[in-house]
Formats: sequence, C-alpha cells, structure tokens
Amino acid sequence: MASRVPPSFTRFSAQNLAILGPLRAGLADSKADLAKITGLSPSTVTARVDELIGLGHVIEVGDGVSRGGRRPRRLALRHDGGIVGCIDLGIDRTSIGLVDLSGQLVARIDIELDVAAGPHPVLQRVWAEFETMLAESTAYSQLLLRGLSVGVPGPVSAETGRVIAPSRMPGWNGIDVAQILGALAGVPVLVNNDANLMALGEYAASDRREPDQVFVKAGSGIGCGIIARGELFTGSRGAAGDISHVSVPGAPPVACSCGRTGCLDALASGNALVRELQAAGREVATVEDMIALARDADPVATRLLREAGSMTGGVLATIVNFFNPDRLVLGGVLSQSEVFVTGVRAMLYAECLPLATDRLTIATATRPDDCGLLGAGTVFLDRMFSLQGI
Amino acid sequence: MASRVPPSFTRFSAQNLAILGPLRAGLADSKADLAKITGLSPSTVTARVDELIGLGHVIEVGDGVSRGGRRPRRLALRHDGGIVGCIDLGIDRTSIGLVDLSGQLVARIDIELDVAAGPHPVLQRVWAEFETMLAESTAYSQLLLRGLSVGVPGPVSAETGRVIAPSRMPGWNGIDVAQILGALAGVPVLVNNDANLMALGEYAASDRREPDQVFVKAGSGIGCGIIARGELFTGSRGAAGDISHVSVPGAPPVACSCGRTGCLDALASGNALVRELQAAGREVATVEDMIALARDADPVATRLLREAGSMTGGVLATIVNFFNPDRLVLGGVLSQSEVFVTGVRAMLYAECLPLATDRLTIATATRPDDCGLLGAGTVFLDRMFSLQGI
DNA sequence: CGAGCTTACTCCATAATCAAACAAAGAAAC
DNA sequence: GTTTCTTTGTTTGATTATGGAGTAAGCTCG
Repeated sequence: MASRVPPSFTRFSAQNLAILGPLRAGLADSKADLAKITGLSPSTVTARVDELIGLGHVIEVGDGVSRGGRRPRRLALRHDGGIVGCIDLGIDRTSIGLVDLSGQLVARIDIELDVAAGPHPVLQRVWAEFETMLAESTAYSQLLLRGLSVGVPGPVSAETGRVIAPSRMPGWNGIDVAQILGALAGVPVLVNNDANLMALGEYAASDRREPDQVFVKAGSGIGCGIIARGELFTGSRGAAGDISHVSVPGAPPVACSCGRTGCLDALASGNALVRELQAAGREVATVEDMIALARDADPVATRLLREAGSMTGGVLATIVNFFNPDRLVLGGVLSQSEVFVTGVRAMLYAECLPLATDRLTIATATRPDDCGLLGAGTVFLDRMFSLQGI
Repeated sequence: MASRVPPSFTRFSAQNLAILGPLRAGLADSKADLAKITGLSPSTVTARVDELIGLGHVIEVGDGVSRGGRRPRRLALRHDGGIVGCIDLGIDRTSIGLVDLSGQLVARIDIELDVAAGPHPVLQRVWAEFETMLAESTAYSQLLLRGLSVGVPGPVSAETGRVIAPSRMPGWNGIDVAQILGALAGVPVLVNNDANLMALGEYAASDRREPDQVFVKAGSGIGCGIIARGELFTGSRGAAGDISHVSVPGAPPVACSCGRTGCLDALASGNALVRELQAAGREVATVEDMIALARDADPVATRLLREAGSMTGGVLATIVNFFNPDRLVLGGVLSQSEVFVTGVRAMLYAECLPLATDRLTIATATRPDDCGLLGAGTVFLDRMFSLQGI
C-alpha cells in the first residue's frame, strides 16, 4: 500500500465538501455526475476536483463505461489517506476494528473484557489491544491514524461527551472516555452511545436508506438509536432513544435497577431472560445459550423469548405510532432468535394503526456483528468530511 | 396602508434567503448584524440588501441606537407585501385568520361548522366566510393574497397532501383540500394536520425556542406535533405524532372507533370524558362544560380529568424517554384544566428517568387559541421564504 | 466507415463575492 | 473641545464561480 500519506486534513471548504459528499456516498464517480448532483457548474467541478487531486484526497481510477458518448474518467476517494480506530465497548466483550476512509471495516478483533473493572484499566487494555492489532495489520499500519471512535453501553452527554448515569457500567458515571483515550493515543476521540452507533452503522451498511429509521439493540440490555431525516437524532441531551426504563403495558411489577418496577430492561432484556430461565432450572450462562435452547424447542426458553418479543413490540408500538419510521431494524443477540422477532412483529401489527405500519419494514440488522464498528467509523468520517472537521 | 403591491415572489436566491432569514426571525436589523450572522462579507450584504430594497421586499426604517459608534440604519421586511389566509378546521368549529408577512395574526373569526357536512359544503362555506372577513379587514383587503394554509383534524399525506384515514372526519378520506380550495380561491393552498400546525405555531410564538419539542393537543380528540432540530417532523408518510390510538398501559378495554380497545383517544379525549360524565348523570354538553364543572369541584369531573391526565402522561412517558424533548407543551381545551395538567406532570415525573426529565420543561401553550392559525401562517411563510418557494 | 448524435470535459468572458482600505458618525477620554 | 476609539457602512481592485461555447471521445445506424 501507499506509504506516502496525504497531508493532514484541516478543514474542507463548502464546495470541496459538496464534491466529497457524493464521492463518499457512491452517488457519483465522474465530473459529469458530480455537476448533476451538486448543481455546481461543470467548470467549478473541474476546478474543485483538480484541487482535491492535488491535495491527495481524490484520484482518477481509469475510464468508466460509456453511456452512449465519451466515456467518463472515474474518480474515487483515496482510501489510503488514513485509518480510523473503532471500538465497540460492551459489558463483558469489546470489539476493536479498523475502518478505512471509504467506511469499509478492514480489520477487527474481539476481546473478553469486563467493563466493571473501571474506566482506566479497561481503556488501557483496549488501547494496548488496538496498538497490537494495528501493528499486525501490515496493510494499514503505515497509514495515518486519524482518530478513534468509541461506542459505550450507556448514555453519553451530547454537550460534554461524558458518560452519564450508566446503569450497567459501575464506576463510569461522569467519565470522559475521549479524554482518557486521547491521552493514551494522542489522536482525536469521539464517544457515542453504542445503540446510536449501531443505528448509524446499519443505515450506512444497508441498501435501504429510508430517512427515518429506528434501530433496536436487544442484547443483554436494551437500547435504541434513532435516524431522523437521514441523520442520527440524539436530542440536545444526548440520551434520546433510551427505552430501557419504559414501563411495559400490563406487565408484572418486576424490580428494576433504576428503582422502579416493570421496566422493559428488567423484563425483556437478555440478562433478565437468562435469570428467569435459570430460576426455571435450566443450565444457561449466556443469552446465546438461551437462544440455542429455544432453537432446540425448549418450551420455557421459547415462551420467554416470545413474551420478551411481545413486550418489546408493545413498547415499540407507541414509538412507531409517534415517530412513524419507514424502517424498524432489530439488532443485538436477541434479534438472532426467530421467536423473539416474531413476537415483536405480531405485537407491532396488532397494536399499531395501519397508517403507521403500511409502509413500515421490520427487518433484522444487515450486518449484526459489525454495525457497531461501522457506525463508529461513520460518525468519525461524517465529522471529518464536514465543515466542522475533526 | 400601502396600496402599491410589491412584485410577485417567484424564487429567492440562496443568498437573498440568507439575508431574509435573519430579518424574518428578528435576529438582525442592520447590515452589520446581517454580515455577522450570515458570514457574508459586508460588501455582499450591501449588494443583496440593495437588491431586496429595489424589489420591494425590504425597507429602511430610520436609524437605530448607537452601540458606541456610528448608528445603524435599521432594516425591516415589508409586511405589506401580501397576506396569507389561515384556516384551522375543527370538528365542529373552524377558525379563520389573516397573517401578514411578518407572521403576525392580524384578523380572526370563529364560526360554527360541522365538518361531517362533507368536504365541498364545508370548504365552500369556509371560503365564503374568508372572503367576507378579508373584505371587511380594510387595512389588509388591498394586499395581495399570497395563498391559504389549512389545518385539518386528521392525518395528511406528506406526498399527496390528501387527507388519509381521518377517524373523525366522515366523508373526507382521500380528499384533496388544496385542490378544492385552490379552485375556489385561485391561489396556492397548503394543507397540514392541525396538531402539527399548533406545534409549529407554539414554537414560533414562544420565546423558548428549544429545538426539540413535543406539542400535545388535548381537545375533543388527542393529537400531537413534533418539532425536531427546530423543524416540523412529520415522517415520510406525514402521520408522525398520531398518538390517538396508542394503547394506554393498564387501562380498561373501552372500545374505540378504530376497532381496537384501550386507545388513548377512547379513554382520555375530551369527547370520551364528556360521554363518561354524562353516563354518571351530569348535565354536560361540551368539554368546556366539563372543565367548568371540575373548577366548581365536582368530584366525578375532577376525577375523570385527573385520570385522563395520568393516562396521557403515561403514554407521553414512553415518548419522552424515547424522543428526549427539551420542552413538552400542552394545548387544546383540556390544557385549560389544572387537574388535567397536574395529572400529566405527575405521571411523567413518576414514569420517566431523571435523565429524560431533568432538562424537560412541561408547559401549557403560550397562545392556546391562536397557535393553530399562527402555525398555518408559519408553514406558509417558511415555504415562501425558502429555496422551494410557493 | 463516416455522418450525426450523445456524453464528458475544458476554456474563457462575464458576473458575483471577498478582503481590505476608506469614509461617516457617534461615544469616550482627556 | 479636541483626540482617539468604536461601530457602521461603502468603495475598490483581486479572487472566485458561472454559464455557454467549444473540444474530445466515444456510440449508432444507414
């Protein structure tokens, strides 16, 4: 791979971004296309593209196929202009990956890591593992590390970037992950909630770019990310999408860690189901075990998953009526269970107005394992290729 | 008032809009301010403002006060450049108003009108009443009627502008209000859901311009409008915010017009409460009667209003957790009842995470009677002063 | 195989925009 | 009452973007 690294990004002008945007999204790959899409004049496109080529951000990649006239000279982003480190911090498992400037995931590892060990030990371990992975990825280790993008399993303040009131991350309240990791890595760090990143990753990875989507991460916990008008919606506080502690209609008053009873997280999360299954005498340790059991037609596991689907669907029904998304995506481990997904579907169609569901697609994640890392990469690249810059 | 009408709007250039936007919003009233806010150079601002003055859209209105140097020459939009007719169609009462180009409501009348009489009779009556009102408003009848903006008490398709599946407007399904009224009036007509318009009107009228707001119209029916990132959010279908037929957690299975049971509209709407109160032997005809009864400490009316508040609050709790608005505004007739509002508040604070409510303001509408008409005006003017144009 | 058509791209005179110097008008300091 | 500083607004080359004309390079069909 190219060892000559293009100059560091500072900021792009609005017009350069108008060129880079369609190139990045794959909506255009020639000057003519760019002129059509951006509305800029052909001469301006030529001038801007030449500048971007000179700066080393864009390259010509040979000729395209003719559409009845002169064939276009195809343009592309240089994806060797750097690399972004992506980290999806989980409760007991963390994924680490590399995303190139085109948004492709080009390397990943998974490590066992208990988030309860506390911010500093966890983040030091994560950084050490990342450095090892980067050094071993010979194709990419020469490239400039542009920064890190991290997903955490708890709310992240939109203003300060700190973790706030994370019910499942003891010792992390008020922690500034960007500052700690930034000190270790010496590069810019972005931090977001994991479900938000998964929503964005799914949106970027799938063909179905519906502008209004809801992504539900049903794993050991339950989270949710919102795409509104094609952009991540977090609310001014940064906590939008947090449905863990919504009361489930008509459910038993099971005590929740938040101090109330009947919360979705206490009733339908993977952790809650495993506990119930253990109470019923089954030998299960993880959510995956439980799903395997249900696949083997265990009646209790199957019933619990179906009920969890119903309860999740009941909460989502209100949200679908209210928000009217075009697409609802189920991700997380529980989405691997057909019974759970069926439960969600059945409840949604039963509880929603036809008006709200007749255009609604209910799907499972296109790349369930990767969407967290892909979303982390997307957030970073979108910011890098924006007026704001990194 | 000026009888010379400025030339018809066609489209504004992006830069002219950059000038008009801050002037319209009251964020700037001099060339220096405009340069600061828009980021355009002072010379460009001068050129654009001169052009807009020449076109008759902007005027100089004397000198401002010095802030330590030369005093500014104050600029303003010409609000005599036309007038917009606003119509808030209700189930049995319709408001008709005039909004000038600055967004001020300058005239209004209310008429008794049963929407069930059907589209053509209703819209003909509305247009006749509007013409009478306009002719009698001598200060404005000379001005150019730019168009009409209508709110209807049912879902409106975002794509076709037609009324779709309106549960409370028999005979209106699939009706193109814009086409019917446009044929009568000969001017452009915009149609939107009434709760959406009220949300926008409240947003425009209040000082608290929080970017993420939810407006709940609790009247004879229950509707809801969403402001996300400072803009009306309707979803691609146009029906976002429709919470009438959300199931109320733990409520009795009262039959609803939608064919299901336990819907919010069947339990907590003004109509539902009046029916229940009548069943309890009270002599009430309207929602206003019921509120008056509760003010006189009638125990049944008070209990019903409080329960309705709780049920509405229970549904809104899920929405607040999910959407995380900065502001929740209660409008419609029921918001005039302190008991109802208290019920909503109590349930919301009981059911929501502190994270979701610690920044949340729960308020009643600033101008409860006018926000529908104001919102209709806002929608029209925002569209007129956009690249899209009318 | 070439005339005519289509598509892709470039050149150039015109128009728009900008930064910077300048002018106007007032406030504050001495 | 003069000097100096601030703020507002205009004028002036220099820079930048634009749209249309022109060029390049393919297709298609008689």
